[in-house]
Amino acid sequence: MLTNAQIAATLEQVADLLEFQGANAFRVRAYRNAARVIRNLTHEVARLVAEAPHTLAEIDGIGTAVAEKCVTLVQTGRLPQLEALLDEIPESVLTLLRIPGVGPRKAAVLYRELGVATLDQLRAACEAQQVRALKGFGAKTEQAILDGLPVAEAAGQRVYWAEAEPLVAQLRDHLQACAAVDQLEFAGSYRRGKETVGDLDALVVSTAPHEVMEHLASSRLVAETLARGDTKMSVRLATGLQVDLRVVPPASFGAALQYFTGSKEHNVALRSRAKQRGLKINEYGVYRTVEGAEQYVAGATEEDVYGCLGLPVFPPELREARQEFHWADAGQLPELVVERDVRGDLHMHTTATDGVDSLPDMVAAAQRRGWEYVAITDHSQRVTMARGLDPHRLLAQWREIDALQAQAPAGFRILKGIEVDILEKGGLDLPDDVLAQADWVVASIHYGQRQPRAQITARIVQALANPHVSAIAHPTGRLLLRRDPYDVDVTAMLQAAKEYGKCLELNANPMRLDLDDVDCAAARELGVPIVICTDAHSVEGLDVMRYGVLQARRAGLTAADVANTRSWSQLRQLLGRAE
DNA sequence: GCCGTTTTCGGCCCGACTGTTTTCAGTCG
Repeated sequence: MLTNAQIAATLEQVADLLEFQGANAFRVRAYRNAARVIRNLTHEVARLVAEAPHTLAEIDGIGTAVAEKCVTLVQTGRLPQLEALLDEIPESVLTLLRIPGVGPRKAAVLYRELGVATLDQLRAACEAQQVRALKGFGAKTEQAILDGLPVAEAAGQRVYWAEAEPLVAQLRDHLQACAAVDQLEFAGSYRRGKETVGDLDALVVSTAPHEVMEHLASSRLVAETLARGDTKMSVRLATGLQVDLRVVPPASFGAALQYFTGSKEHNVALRSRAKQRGLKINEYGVYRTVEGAEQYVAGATEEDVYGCLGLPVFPPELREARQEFHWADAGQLPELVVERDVRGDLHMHTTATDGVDSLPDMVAAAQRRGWEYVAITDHSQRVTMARGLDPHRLLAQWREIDALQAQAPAGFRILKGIEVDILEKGGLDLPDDVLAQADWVVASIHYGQRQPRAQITARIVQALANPHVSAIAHPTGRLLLRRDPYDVDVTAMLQAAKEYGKCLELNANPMRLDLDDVDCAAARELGVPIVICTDAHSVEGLDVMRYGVLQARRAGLTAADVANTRSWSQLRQLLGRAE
């Protein structure tokens, strides 16, 4: 069964190839738009195809044509249109698009005129000086392509949000030391809190743009300047990350911040709305045309810009053209969860298994953070690499917890927990009579991750059915930028969690952030509580809670949607158990 | 290819920068 992500990727590929062919740009956009809509859906297209195929075209952004293609794709696993396109254009030409400055038009000329279909062939063509002879190309373009080849080869290089964070802090310090900088904000996907970041967008208010640009270029972090104009500059950091700087006047700061925060799709939707109301929005402000002349209406703050359209300032995390405009229209913009709402952490490790800090140290660190409770959840015996706990060692740890609890300040609770493995053949790694004595049980998969969908889904659903299990940890097993999720049927998992009254984890580790934002939104819709947990293996590991909260915000979660914003006794009640 | 409180046809967000151009196309965000 095809997942929404797979269907979306197929439509994206069709869009790429159509664009390469020089197809109508709006047709290409329609495919990309449909891909985005499907990727963000909180229910599965494959299920709709099976149960109510005629409702597909009712989804905003999906018309009869794409709906039909989805049906074909889901039912046959193939898309004839895509196969026809791939007959005409080798898939490898799409790698040419990764070169900065090479888009579909130039790539098409390279392929058509020189037969270039791979990066290696392109390098050879450039070195033979064949590229500069092409119409629309020249010596500079040829050199730019040669310079850009390493970028393309290392392509798609995004960094974890958590990696971008210290770079932003350093750049912020550096830029704020410049006297010409009046206001500064980092926009883009960083401000939206996306789990990975492809570049950084710095926005500055200044009356002396060139001074600001000189100052940025002087940073130790900057390796090279890629482009520089009067208001805009691009540099590449030594780490490889690109930084785009825009300098704007004060009256435009809000409009520019709104614009450069994006997402692109959110902006397209916003500008369409503006247009419907006779307004125009660009990065300088909101304008109304009066008797042929453009009049500035607003732009100094984001409040002003959104306010012109009767809209609230959307939290940046929601600006993905998903539900935010519908929520705003209905006056139901969720009040997103914040880190101080979180009252405890329910997944962490100690030196008993693969943690590096002791049980007392982890507990003390949690207390210092102001949390009211923690669950100690070391690995179970199956995870031999981590010296997982057998019943004997686990019970010994729980006695240690009892002793610690006796000395703990009033109101602080140390929960006896375990991260119990879901075994390859199904079933849990510890007997029920042991699990029954735990306060909190997270079940997770570490082995048999490559099993087929039905098998791995059945394992998880079975774990959720176990009365002693409280939550599933890192429910899809993905590692950002490194490993795809395993082939679990997320909808079935959510429904099982709903049926058995269990929680699903949003693992806050910045390399996991699992469940992802779309699946967390689906959990919210279904009323399945999310627990945001650090999965800390050290005292410092507890710091990642904020990344999990950021991801929850992207999903539109409120404090009420997150179970560990409750007190422990309230959380127990939520799970239907008496204290 | 999608969509409809001007529309079932004719629109579809908008501007900066670069390089190759004699006035603009392509790319990018």
